[in-house]
Amino acid sequence: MDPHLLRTFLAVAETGSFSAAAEQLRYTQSAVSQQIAALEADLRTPLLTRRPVALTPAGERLRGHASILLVRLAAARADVTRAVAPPGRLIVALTPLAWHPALADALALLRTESARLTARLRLAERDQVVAAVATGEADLGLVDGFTAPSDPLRLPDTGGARAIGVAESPAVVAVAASHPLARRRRVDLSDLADAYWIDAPAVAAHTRLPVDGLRPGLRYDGQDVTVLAGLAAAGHGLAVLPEPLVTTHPSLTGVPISAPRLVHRVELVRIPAHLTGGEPAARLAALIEHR
Amino acid sequence: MDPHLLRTFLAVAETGSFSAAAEQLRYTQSAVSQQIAALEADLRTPLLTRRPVALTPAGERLRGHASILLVRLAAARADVTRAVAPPGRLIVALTPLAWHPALADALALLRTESARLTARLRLAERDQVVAAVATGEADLGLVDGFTAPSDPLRLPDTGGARAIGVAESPAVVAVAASHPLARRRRVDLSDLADAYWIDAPAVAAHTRLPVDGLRPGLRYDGQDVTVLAGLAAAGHGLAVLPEPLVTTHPSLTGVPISAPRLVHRVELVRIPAHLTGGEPAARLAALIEHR
DNA sequence: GGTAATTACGGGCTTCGTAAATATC
DNA sequence: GATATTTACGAAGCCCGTAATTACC
Repeated sequence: MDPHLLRTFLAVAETGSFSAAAEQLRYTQSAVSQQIAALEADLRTPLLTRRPVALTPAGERLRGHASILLVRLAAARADVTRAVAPPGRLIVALTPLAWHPALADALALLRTESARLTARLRLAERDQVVAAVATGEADLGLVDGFTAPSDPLRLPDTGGARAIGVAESPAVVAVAASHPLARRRRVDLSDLADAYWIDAPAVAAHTRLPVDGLRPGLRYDGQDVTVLAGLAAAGHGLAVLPEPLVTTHPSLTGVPISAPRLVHRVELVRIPAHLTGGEPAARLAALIEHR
Repeated sequence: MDPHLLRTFLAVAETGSFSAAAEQLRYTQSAVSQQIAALEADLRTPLLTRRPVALTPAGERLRGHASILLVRLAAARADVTRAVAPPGRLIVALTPLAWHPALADALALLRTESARLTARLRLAERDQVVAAVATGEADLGLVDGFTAPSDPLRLPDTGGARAIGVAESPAVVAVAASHPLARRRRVDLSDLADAYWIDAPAVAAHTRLPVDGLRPGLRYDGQDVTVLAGLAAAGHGLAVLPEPLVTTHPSLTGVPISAPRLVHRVELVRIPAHLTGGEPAARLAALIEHR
């Protein structure tokens, strides 16, 4: 169970191919084959089927553990070796829906304070945001999700990173203004199990809502919120979105959700203060928290 | 950051000596020295001071990460390789204060159901109980601690294991019947900061109470609850204990705690159902949960 | 000067790459 | 038969042990 082996195992699992994994990791096919064989021998369990390459149940379980382990390993390394970040650097990783104008304001304020600041925003999906902060790739993270009011998001625990809520807004079902549903005063999500939903895993995965069996109609693999809103407005399907976003979109109507009780919540992810990811990060975090 | 290196690093950190660590791990001094050197070179940070051997701040941080990582690694291995446990085996790990007569009853019932059952109880400290369950060394775990009413214990998250509360009882300050405090109707823990406390880390660490600065008077390193109760009864110091335990002890008086709000809570630790640690474990868990 | 960690060095094992073999679609 | 994984084999590197060296109490 060398981390090296886990890494190539994950690469194979992701690419679905030994050769692709080898290329990605700058190994030869042969090396990858040997590494997987070594891992399977060590665990005395087949992890992958060949032709087609797919995960066995044991492989599925290992995949889950391995990705967490590798992130934690990287986080540990970052925590130990973390140097004082260059004062002019500030990298913020965020999920698309975690964006908020207040972030722009805080950044603007920060830049007037210290002229030499090179800030950088990076869009990523949720787990990657948390991982980026834990490993020090990013100084701060902003993640969003839908939960019961004042319930924390269920984030992966990847080592040093801690999350605190910074904003909540009502969650609504976004629907085209012309859609029959638009005239409803409120809806119960479980009544909409038969409707078609827009599946946009990179923006707002309805598969992560605390409701089962919402059927995916259209799938959008991009990260742009505007596109998602546009798709909903064009009647391609329903999506659960934060209310402020829906109201700013002219041809979208937001239908309040009666059950389950749901809010859109944004959380700030950062490493504990004693490992300040640089002065700018601490300052920005303070600005966001006390907004 | 090979797990191998982390393991020997932990051994050195624990023993405070390269040679002792080498002996423990069946290596030579030399090998340990080289491994530590390799780790420090890899991380580009001194982790230990020599003569005396002690952790640097970076080493302290690594120690925290390393112990978690190794347990998670073991848990991952166990999760993947977990075979159907031998049907006659049932190992329960528990902290001393997690013991409850109901556990004996449940075990008795279980043994009448399946005569061939070899049950085994293992006392350990809290983190070790969780680790044992995660790695499959134990099928079930019972841990205890003091928290606010209906707050979960803050257990280390070591992979697959999940905890659910199974019992709560009032927490009281245990004091010798002759002690002046015994006549009080209730006390505020923060008023007792100047009193002497019995520090029994293996049984009920008052250092883990949500109160700061309780001074240790006597330290007891054993695991036996009776000894701790006896020490308190003999006037060697105060201890926070679950009320039922105190009331069964003739020469102890339990003084209710007015603040902070505190209960003694027992949680059952187990791996998710789909990885049943054997039929007996599932049955015992059900018995305990629905007691 | 004695205890304990480090450095030097050699042998054995691991691991990768090249190349040939083999299996599956 | 083409594509993709496995096996064979050799070279390079890694890691541990022995033994000599160095550093600190």
